[in-house]
Amino acid sequence: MPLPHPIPEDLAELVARRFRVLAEPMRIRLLDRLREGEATVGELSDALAASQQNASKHLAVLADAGMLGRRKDGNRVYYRIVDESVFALCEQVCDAAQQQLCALQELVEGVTA
Amino acid sequence: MPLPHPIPEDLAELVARRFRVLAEPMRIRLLDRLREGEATVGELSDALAASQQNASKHLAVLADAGMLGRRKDGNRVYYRIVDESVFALCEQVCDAAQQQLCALQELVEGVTA
DNA sequence: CATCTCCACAACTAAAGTGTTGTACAACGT
DNA sequence: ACGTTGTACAACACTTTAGTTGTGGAGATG
Repeated sequence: MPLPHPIPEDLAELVARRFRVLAEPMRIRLLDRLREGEATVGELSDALAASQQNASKHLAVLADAGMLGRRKDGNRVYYRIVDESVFALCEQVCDAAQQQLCALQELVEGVTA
Repeated sequence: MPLPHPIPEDLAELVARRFRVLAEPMRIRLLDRLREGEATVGELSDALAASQQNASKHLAVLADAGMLGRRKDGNRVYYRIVDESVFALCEQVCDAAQQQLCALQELVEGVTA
């Protein structure tokens, strides 16, 4: 689906807001950990060496953005990924970063050669 | 290219930092405007109703991230897109947002029906 | 040379976000 | 019934960031 051009201000804000959700390392790591399947807040905060409160807050952000789902089971709350598309985004970002690194390396080689 | 799992903290930070660059409406709009081709700081700040200084700062952020290129011609500085992949990212984000809206709409229809 | 235009840097203010601490509440086990 | 566990909320300090204002410097123009 092509983007409209010029992009309306509202849409620009919407897009930016979505990017902002992914603009925190802890949230990236939470998403990554959830690729293994749903997990509780405690499991996640343990796995990432984060405080329970901090993990909970970040999970809430991801859930509010519609990327995660919540499921309460007794005392615990299980979070799971509901928007698998975020991983495609992350991979694209990684690819772009890697391409940049390669370009830099070529430059360095060009200088030192 | 598949992402490593578990993701190293360093990579998580790198990815997050890259998302952060796109997490501002003004920068999204600057990128969008540059789809028409390279433009000077003045042209861009005029087109987006931004101050010259503000546009300049955001352009510097985008250029530092390797998304834009700079070209000086006499008195003016032309910026251009060098990393076309950012638009694929934006489109994916738009798609995800739209899918969410659709899901919400279906929910609403389900309630009101 | 004088002046004007275009751009970037620096300092400042205001706002937003992150992580911590303390706490409240619900569900579980004994 | 009581203490414990698991989660979320609120208040706080701290950091980061956006936007403005003021300014300096490079290049054009007269």
